[in-house]
Order: sequence, then C-alpha cells, then structure tokens
Amino acid sequence: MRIGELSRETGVAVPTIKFYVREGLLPAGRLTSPNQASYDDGHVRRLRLIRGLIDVGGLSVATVREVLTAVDAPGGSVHKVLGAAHDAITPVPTGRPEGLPEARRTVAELLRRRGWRAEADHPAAEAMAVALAAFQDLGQGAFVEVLDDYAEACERVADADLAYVGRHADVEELVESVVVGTVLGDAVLTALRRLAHVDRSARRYEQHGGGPVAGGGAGAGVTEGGADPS
Amino acid sequence: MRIGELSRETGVAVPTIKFYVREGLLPAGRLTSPNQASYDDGHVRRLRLIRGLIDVGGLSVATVREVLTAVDAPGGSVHKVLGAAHDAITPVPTGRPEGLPEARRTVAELLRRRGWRAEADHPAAEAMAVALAAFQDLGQGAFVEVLDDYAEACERVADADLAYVGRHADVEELVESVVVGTVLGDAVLTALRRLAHVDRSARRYEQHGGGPVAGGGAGAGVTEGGADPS
DNA sequence: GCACTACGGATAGCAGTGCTCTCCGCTATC
DNA sequence: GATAGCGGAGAGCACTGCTATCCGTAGTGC
Repeated sequence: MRIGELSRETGVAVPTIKFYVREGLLPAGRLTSPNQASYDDGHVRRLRLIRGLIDVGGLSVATVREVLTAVDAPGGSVHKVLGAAHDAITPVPTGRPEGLPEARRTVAELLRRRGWRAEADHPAAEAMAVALAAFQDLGQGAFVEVLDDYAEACERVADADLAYVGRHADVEELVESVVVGTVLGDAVLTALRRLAHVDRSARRYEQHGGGPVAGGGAGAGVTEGGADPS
Repeated sequence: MRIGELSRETGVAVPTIKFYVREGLLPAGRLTSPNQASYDDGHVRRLRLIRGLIDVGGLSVATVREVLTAVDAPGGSVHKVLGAAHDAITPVPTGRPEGLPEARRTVAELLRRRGWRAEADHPAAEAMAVALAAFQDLGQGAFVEVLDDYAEACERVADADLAYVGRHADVEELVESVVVGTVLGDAVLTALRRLAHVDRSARRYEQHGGGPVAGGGAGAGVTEGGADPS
C-alpha cells in the first residue's frame, strides 16, 4: 500500500506519517521507484503502536523513539528487554527536592525489606525517591506509612503482568506486549485507582447511598445533592 | 516577606512566581504600598504545591489551575472534594480508538462485577475504556484477563489512601492531602510497579542471580512518621 | 537627602514540541 | 495527455512554560 492508504487505515494524517518517518519512529516505505514507496502491515502495526504510546500513554515523540529502538534491538532475555523498555520509559525526574537523600534511603530500605531484586539506583527508584521527597516537602511525610500497602499491591500487579507477558511465544510479540503492557498498563492502573477511590470514598463518607450506580449520573463523583462545583 | 525571599525560600525564580500569579495559580501578595506587596507562609506552601504538581505529577499549568480551584472551593464532603479533584486531574482522552464502545462495556461490567459505586461515565472510566480499546487495537486484547488482578490491587491501594487521607482533622489539610495523594501517589505507584516488574522478571528469567541487590542498603535511619517539614 | 538595589506590573520574546503547509519534480492511472 | 497522488525537504505555526526587559516607585544604608 502507499502512504494514502496507510493514512486511511490508521487515521493518521499523511504529513504526520511523513513526520514520524523523518523523526525515525517509523521506517520509510520500500522504494518501488525513485519517488514511490510501498508500506505493509508492519507499518500499520507500528503506526498504531506509536499512536497508542503517544495518545494513551502520553509519551513524547523522543521517548517513543527510544522505546522503539529498544523494541527493535535484537532482544536478549525478557529481563533485559523489560529493563531497556523501563530505561526508555521512566522519565528522568526534573526537580531537586530538599529531602532527596533521605527519600533515597527510604526507597532502598523498602527494597531491602521486601527483598526485591532491584537496584537502588534504578531510574524508577530515583523517580520514586523524588516523589517521596516531594511528599515530605509538602508536609505529607506520613505517606511513607502506606508504602507497604502500595508495594504489596504492585507485587500482585507485577505477577499478573509477568504471567500475561510470559504467554507470548513469539519474541517480537512478547517484546511489544512488554512495552504496551508497561505504558498502557500505567494508564489502566491509574484509572482503576481513581475508580476505586470513588467507590471507597462513597462507602466511607456516603453511608446512605444504595448499591452500585453503574451508568447513572453526570460526570463527577458527586451523587449527592448540595454544593455543585461550578 | 517580599517576592525575593519567597523565591529564595522555594527555589522558584522571581519571574516564574510572577508568571504563576498572572496565570492565577498563586494569589497576589497583599499590597502594602501601590507597588510593594508582602507574601506569607501560605504563599510558600501554595508555591511548593504548585511545583510538586508540575514537576513530579507532570500536570500542566492549566490543569494545576483547575486543581487549585477545586482545592480552594469551600469544601463539602471528602467524597465531593475527591470527585472535584478527579475531574480536574483526569485527562480527557484524545484518541478515538475503534473498539471504544466495547471497551466501555468491559469497564461497566468490571464495575458491576466488583460492586464499585462508581458511575460508568466517570472520566476515569472513560480514560480506562480508551486505554483498553488501545490494547485491543494493538492486538493485546487478552489484557482484559488481568483486569481483576489490577482491580484487587487498586482496592488495596484505595483503602490505604482513604485511611491515610481520613486521619487529617483539619479540612484544608485534608483537601490538600487528597490532591497530593492522588497526583503524587500516581507517580509513586507507577514507580513501584516498575520496581516490582524488575524483581519479578529477575526471579522468573534470571534463575542464577543471588538474593536482593539493594545497593545502598546501609540507610537504617528511615524516619517513620516523619511529619516534620525540613 | 542621595545613591542603589529590589520591587510590582506589564509587555515582549524565546526555546521546545508536535505537527502542518508548501513546494518540487515525478509517477501511476484513467 | 490530463489529473491526482506521491516522496522528500524545508519552512511555518500554534501552543506551552517560562524568561527578559522596561518603567516608575519603594525601601535601605550612608
């Protein structure tokens, strides 16, 4: 197929496709003439992946490029592929909060306590330390007390993720499932956390309400009359 | 204090503070003369909150403004404040994937199955549906099979979050803990998920490796309950 | 009083991101 | 042979998040 059909197939505008090719996210089409090229299903698949990472995962074009480089690298073990994907995805924290060294110790202690085989200088550990230091700066230092609950929840999620990823026999498919599962899985997880918050706060603070309310009211988690947020 | 001291106190450049005031994120100082103003601890606190939401939470200036509007609104119940914060924080999904209607049904079914008191048209439910539809488009439709694991993990997290939030007696403090806990909690949760991935994949795919590898494990002085702002 | 720095307020500018537009010569197709 | 579309390259554009400059005034040390 040519670029127009690729565009129609994926819903991505032609100039945008050209832009992705220029930026190295999408391989160029196979030239059939000096100025004609043909694209195949691999391009469709790759383009859908790019849009998913950008639109749903919220990744930047530069980050997507890194991720795809990791995806395309002749993969070693699953562990290494996952590590490469993590390195590409995990954003380098920008801020330099005050309590960072102490937060780093808190993270290292958590890893030790749970026996996780992860280096204390892993990008994700650093990102977490920055977040914990921000909690501290905001007077929410007591948040560290829920970390073990978070960690246990994450163990459960990670077990499910690894089991899911592990069932892919084909290597390329597996690598892609790692990337998709990691990036889009974040989106699913945070959305679910929000929904669980709504449920838990409804149960805790709105005793009177009946059972589940699937499909009812408009927008906000406000099912009760009263002060309407403008 | 005047703007220079506020800048020194928080590490935010003076022109940036002026910018935040213009953008309505930070209230202007109290004028002591036609062209002199004074700032107080509330400004310091608010400025720290803004930077935390932007730097660690990754929120845009516009989103921070919405969140702070919700924070400043004369709060009703915790449930309402949480709902308002959610509405401000949860990004409106941009993409229009193909399998969206089916994904919406999947989400509604999950809510029903778990008995969560959350509306199926909540922004987070819609965000989740978009993510699930993206999974489907990318040939990862089987991801729905791990949703219950995710949901159980989120119930645990949400219980911990609500318990944490619930211990704040002061209303303003409580509202701020909701916002901070929601936004920065996301960052902590995704970072922990990464670390759990590393651990689980090390255990599963790297049999030879020894025990945990927490590098800087010397830090014993982890301040539990460290509510003292430095 | 006087120099000097910092201030408040306003406007303009600037770097980065993610496309989008335009142009060119060419080619497949009717 | 007309016409639509193509590949490739460069310029442009809208938006975001600051940053720089200017102006007239206020506080401060001498």
